[in-house]
Amino acid sequence: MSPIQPKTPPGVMELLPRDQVAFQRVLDTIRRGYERFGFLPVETPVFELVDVLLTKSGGETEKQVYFVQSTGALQQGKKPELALRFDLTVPLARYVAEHEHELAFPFRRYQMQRVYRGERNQKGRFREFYQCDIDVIGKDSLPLAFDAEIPAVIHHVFTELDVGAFTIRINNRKILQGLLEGMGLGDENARMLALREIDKLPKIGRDQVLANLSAPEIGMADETASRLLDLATPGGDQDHLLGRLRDLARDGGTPLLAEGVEELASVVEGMRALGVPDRNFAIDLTITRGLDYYTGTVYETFLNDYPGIGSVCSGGRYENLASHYTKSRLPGVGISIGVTRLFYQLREAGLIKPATSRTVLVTQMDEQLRTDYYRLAAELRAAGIDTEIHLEPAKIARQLKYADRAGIRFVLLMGSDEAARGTVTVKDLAEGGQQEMPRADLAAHLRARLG
RNA sequence: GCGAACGUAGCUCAGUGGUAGAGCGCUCGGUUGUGGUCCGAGUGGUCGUGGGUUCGAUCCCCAUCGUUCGCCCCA
Repeated sequence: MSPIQPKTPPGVMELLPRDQVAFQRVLDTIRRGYERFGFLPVETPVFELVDVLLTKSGGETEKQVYFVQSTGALQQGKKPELALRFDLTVPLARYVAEHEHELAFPFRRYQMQRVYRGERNQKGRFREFYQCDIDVIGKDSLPLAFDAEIPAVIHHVFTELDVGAFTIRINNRKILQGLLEGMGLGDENARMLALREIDKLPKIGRDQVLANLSAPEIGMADETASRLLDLATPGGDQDHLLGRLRDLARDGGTPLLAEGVEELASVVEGMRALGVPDRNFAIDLTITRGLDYYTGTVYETFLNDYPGIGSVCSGGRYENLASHYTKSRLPGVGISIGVTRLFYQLREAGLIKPATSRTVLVTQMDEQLRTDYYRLAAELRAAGIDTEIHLEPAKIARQLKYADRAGIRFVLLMGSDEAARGTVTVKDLAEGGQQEMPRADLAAHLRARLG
């Protein structure tokens, strides 16, 4: 009887402790950033009632939903009542609608939890992954200033994450919608399809997009499509692009176009005032976001040095978050960081390395001194230093090997020699050196070395 | 849901129609209180599973399962 093959289900990211610590630090950094801007924590259950979760049925997302069913109900052939959430926005809508009268608006919440999608395996795709969301929900209305604040938070967080240069690409859906409208694309569905094609521009290239736009389902004239792509191609001076858009809006543009351009200009102005430098954002009309519920501002963030990772953070403005659950009008704006993908790819790229533990290891060099080791550890813990004792007596080489594997950097050695002198030897496994010092100085020394 | 590639040691992979190899890892050792590095020894696989062709299959054929990559969509 051979044991069952131990293995993780496909599409999950399971980490060894040292990587888990590194991941935890990424989460901590994001959390601190969100809190710095006054967002409040919310957690919701991993599953929701099916009726609540699948409100806008028929979408792509529904095909990827995991249903939750008890065995008893399953045996009775009942339909599942519960399903795992596939994002944090739908649960947020339910949450806000449910607790509407107990919340302070505009409601600023952050939420960092796992979501589930039954995806086909692919690079950088997970079936279970973390999303770190922030959203601001207004009651009846929500000023555009919030659209400017979101990228400011993202700028703060990604700067703190220290993952190299990044660009927050920003757009307003009304602009392309307005342009398409002005170009005679009246059909709502055709406009949706056109937006989706334009979104693919960086990926499949101009020629392919042109071809797709002139295909029968969309039916744009080549020349019109070409003019559109000229505008949409990213790069160049932001203010210049805004100027061109303004001209277009004034010279016979539709009201929707004018509205989009003014909104975008206002958001850009706000972002700059909030301290987002020009090098960290770019107006990019190809950013449209597939999700239909975005109505105005949309964002996608990319790491300049790792374009292959794709968007690591995206979101936008939606006019009415919870229309399925309440009659109240609740507009919002928000963004989501896909940390699982981000972490996984950064680790692959070598930008994130297994973390070194902050724990100090007290070795047992001499079993006679056991109680001294225990007391030493207690002293250090009282002084605020994470301390572990190698409780299992073993040869010192083995104890050091253990520390090395566990990613512990500092090891304390105290044999009969040190004990007699009232000193402790601090060995640095990373640097290789060691230093003997009075026991009284130990805590301060370690604190300094650990940063 | 559609399309493609790949399944050989714990990992990364070589290999041949005649019942298998490397590197890394892992364990132990290189005596007194020093990990990683270095040196030495050891440990390793019904060649994914089932069937077919063959005197004989890890290799050829079919199926199946699994993994990975792309499309759709998305963090």
